[in-house]
Amino acid sequence: MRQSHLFGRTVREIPSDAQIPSHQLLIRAGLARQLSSGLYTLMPLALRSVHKIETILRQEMDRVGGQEILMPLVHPAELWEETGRYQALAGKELAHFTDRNKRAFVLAMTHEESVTFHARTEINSYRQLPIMVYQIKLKFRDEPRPRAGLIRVREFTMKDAYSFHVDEADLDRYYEEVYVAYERIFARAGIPVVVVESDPGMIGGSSAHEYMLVTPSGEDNLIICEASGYTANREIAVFDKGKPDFGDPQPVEEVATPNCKTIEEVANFLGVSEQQTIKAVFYVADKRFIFVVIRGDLDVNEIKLANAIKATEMRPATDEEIRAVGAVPGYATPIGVKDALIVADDSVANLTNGISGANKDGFHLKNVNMGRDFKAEIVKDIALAFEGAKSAFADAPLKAANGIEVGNIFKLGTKYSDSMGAMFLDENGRQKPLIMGCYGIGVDRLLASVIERCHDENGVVFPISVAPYHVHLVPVGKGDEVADAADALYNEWVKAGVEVLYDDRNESPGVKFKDSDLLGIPIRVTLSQRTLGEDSYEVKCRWKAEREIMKRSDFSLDAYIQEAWAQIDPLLQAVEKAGR
RNA sequence: CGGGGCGUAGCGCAGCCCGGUAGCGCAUCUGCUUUGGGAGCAGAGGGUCGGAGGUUCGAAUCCUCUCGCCCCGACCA
Repeated sequence: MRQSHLFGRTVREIPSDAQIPSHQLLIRAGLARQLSSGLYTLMPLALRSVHKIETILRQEMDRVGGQEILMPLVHPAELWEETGRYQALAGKELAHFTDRNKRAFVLAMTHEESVTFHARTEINSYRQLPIMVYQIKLKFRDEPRPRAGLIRVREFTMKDAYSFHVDEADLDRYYEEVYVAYERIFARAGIPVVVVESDPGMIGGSSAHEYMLVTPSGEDNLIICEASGYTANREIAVFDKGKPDFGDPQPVEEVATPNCKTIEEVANFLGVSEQQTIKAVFYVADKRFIFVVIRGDLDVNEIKLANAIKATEMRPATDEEIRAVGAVPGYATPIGVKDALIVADDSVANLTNGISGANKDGFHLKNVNMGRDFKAEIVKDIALAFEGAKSAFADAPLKAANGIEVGNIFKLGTKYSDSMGAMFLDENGRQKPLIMGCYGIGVDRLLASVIERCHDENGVVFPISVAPYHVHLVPVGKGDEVADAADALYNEWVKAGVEVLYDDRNESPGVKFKDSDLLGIPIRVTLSQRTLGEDSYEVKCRWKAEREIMKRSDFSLDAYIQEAWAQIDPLLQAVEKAGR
């Protein structure tokens, strides 16, 4: 490709809208352009990278027995009504419209419904199983808030895969295969990932993992125990809350605590640890009032809470709603409240002689003991893990980190096969629902993540596996001699099938070098009067600081390309070594 | 959806408070010079100041409404 005619130019100034490195570099390097909020055009160089990512995805999916298919973006609404997701999501993330005949359609935000639709007619017998199909396909999600360039957009390409099994055991076995395939995919794309346990969310199912690129600009919070290797999304992360000993249960006692509305104020006023206090938090979930109690030093994890009570919609309660059940905001206790679902974190169940409000302005109760003084309908871990909390799996503090979710895998079980009637006959002739798994990777997000990880102050530093081109040919200085030599070399390389971008622009050396660094193509070969005079090439590997001068007779482009590929070997070896 | 910020030339911005002929840098085009880290000189083109109302002799500037974009939160396979 001759750069003089490349569609998409570099920009010198950091775009004012772009906050994170990948977004800034995507714009500055001319890789992507915004059309509207959450809607981006991939320019020629970025599309080449995307195609390379897609090739890696196809190879790794094929390796675990996947079969590529392609399903429509537009689905009839009835399909999504079968699983209840039309009712739950239409008009929210799920964009919908009617055609000229007033028939309702949606823009698919994922493809569980459509793939299950096909599975129920194509799969009849256990003899066909397991089967995995995948596609690389556009999705549309009407995100409430697109952000961070290509990290969270509304329209995007996703590799989504769906597997079908005779039983849970086979799904478990296959899930492990995909788990490793995913590790290989990210290693081949040149980025290290942390795999975390995660909440299945709206996709549903019993178990899920997310592949995270750890980076400060990530929007997910991760909890990591380095000592045990435990990693989880903060949404579901567990930790050791300890069991502080406050003695045998004593009789409840009311004490005046004027102007003590917060846990900190109460603990200070009474001279006790925050661990001895009981925090009350109020929600309304699916029209039920939820009275949550948790130890005072802990915070509620709303995802865990919503899962514990199987809520589909949840919001904080208003003061009026709180008073309506007989509680007093700031001085609340579950003792004596009516018409509320009481949910207790297990930290409260393990607490003796706790301090709660008295449902009376200016008063608290001492020696509150769950079970004796009030009962909770649900007792579960609903606490939010935090940096420094004790690991549940080692005697070590937890660490927190941010990450970009670049991929996820789910054990769906029978959620979709049950609701949509996707059945097969087992070896005994019994009809059973298909056991399903699903596996997603956002292609454009992965490209952005590679850039987020692989860059320096001068621009992108593409791993060769996803670089738009392998080689950047950059003649500098004036004179027909240099231009002729560069033309000849370019033609020779093109003929040889080398992926080369040729900066044939009549620009000053400074501009060319700056742009070359910005684009981040792994190997730069510079020609100039100087190198011609010495019968040499100057080679600059983007991942190295130093330039090298090679005699033409010693120069081997293949050797440099091999060296570039070797850069991602450590990541691949780490996957092999994990040897799952 | 709540909170905040911003819309002026392709990009980055000033001008707005205090109304009076729309500016700067980069980019683009022409010419000459220059060619190893974002060149110099000379010239040129390019903007209904997001949109619609209103106030005013006069609005980029003041008022009202509206649209869009970004950030924080809610939300998020």
